[in-house]
Amino acid sequence: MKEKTTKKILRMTNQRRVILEELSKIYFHPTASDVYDIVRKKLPNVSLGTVYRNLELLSSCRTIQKLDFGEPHKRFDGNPEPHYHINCSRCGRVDDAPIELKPELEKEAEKISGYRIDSHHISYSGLCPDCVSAPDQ
Amino acid sequence: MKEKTTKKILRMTNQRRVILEELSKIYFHPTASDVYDIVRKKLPNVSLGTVYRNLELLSSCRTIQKLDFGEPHKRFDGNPEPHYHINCSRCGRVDDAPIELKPELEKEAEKISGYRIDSHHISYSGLCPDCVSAPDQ
DNA sequence: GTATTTGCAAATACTTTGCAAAACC
DNA sequence: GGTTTTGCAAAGTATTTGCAAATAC
Repeated sequence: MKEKTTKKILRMTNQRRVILEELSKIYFHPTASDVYDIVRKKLPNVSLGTVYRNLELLSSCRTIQKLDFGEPHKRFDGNPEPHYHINCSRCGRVDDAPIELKPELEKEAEKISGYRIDSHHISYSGLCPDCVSAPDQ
Repeated sequence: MKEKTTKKILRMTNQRRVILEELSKIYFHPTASDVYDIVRKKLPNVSLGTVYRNLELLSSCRTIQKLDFGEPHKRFDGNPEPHYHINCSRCGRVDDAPIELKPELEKEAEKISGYRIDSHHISYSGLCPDCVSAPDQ
C-alpha cells in the first residue's frame, strides 16, 4: 500500500449542509456551541463532535473562517472573504469591521521582517453599541 | 464587613521577579509552558500553576501582554507597549512585526461601526526566515 | 460497493482553582 | 501580623478522537 497525497473529497451531508446554511444566514460570529444549538433546531440528533469536525474541516478548506479573539472559545464566520473584525470587550460580541482591506500593510512588513507573509488581519476591541449605551457599566 | 473595591497590592516574590526578568531577556514570545521551563532553571521548585497565575496577573496589570494566535496555547510578550506581531504558520514562532503603529485605523473603524474602540492589533501570518529556507517543505 | 461521515462517549490539552503552608511588607 | 502568594493536586472547559453503524456518491 503506497503512501500518497490523499485529497479527501468532501461529501455534502445533511449536517454539513445545515451548518453552512445557518452560518450564511446569521450576521454575527458564533462559537461552536452556538452553532450546535442553532443546527440542533433543524437536526435534533446532530452531535457536538460532528459540529466541531465540520467547522474545523470547512475552515481548513477555506469555505468558512475560524476566528480567535483570545476568548476561551473560537468563533466562526460563514464569509470566507478576507475582512476585519471588531469585538466587544464587555459582552464578547464579534462583528465585521467596516473598513476596507489594507493589502499594502503586508508589503510594508515583508520588507524588513524576513518573513514571507501570506496574510494579515486587523482586530479591533472596544464597546459595542449596546454596551456603550447600557446603564450597568 | 463592607464590600469595597479592593485594589490588591502585587508583592514582588522571587517567582514573579524571575518570570519578569526572563521575559525581558528573550526576543521571542513564549507559551506558558516555555516560561515554566525557563523559570525552572532558576527556581527548580516553581509550579506550573504559579507561572500561569503570574502571567495572568501581570497581563491584567498591563505589565506584560498576552498574545493569541489561534494556537491552542497563549503566548506572552514582556514588552507592554502596543506593537504588532507576526507568526510562522509552519513552526509557530511569534516575532514582533517591524512596522510602525497605525492609530488612524481606529478612527476609521469608529466612524462607521458604532463601537467605541479602545484598541486594535495587526497580526501577520507567513513563513519565518528559517522555514522559508528550510528544505523540508 | 466503498470511502467518508456520523453519534456516542471517552480522552486530551491547556488552564484554573482550593487549600494549607510559606513568604512578603 | 495580616494579607498575598506558593506548591500541590484535583477540577474545569473547550475541543478532539476511536469506533462501529449509517450515509453519500
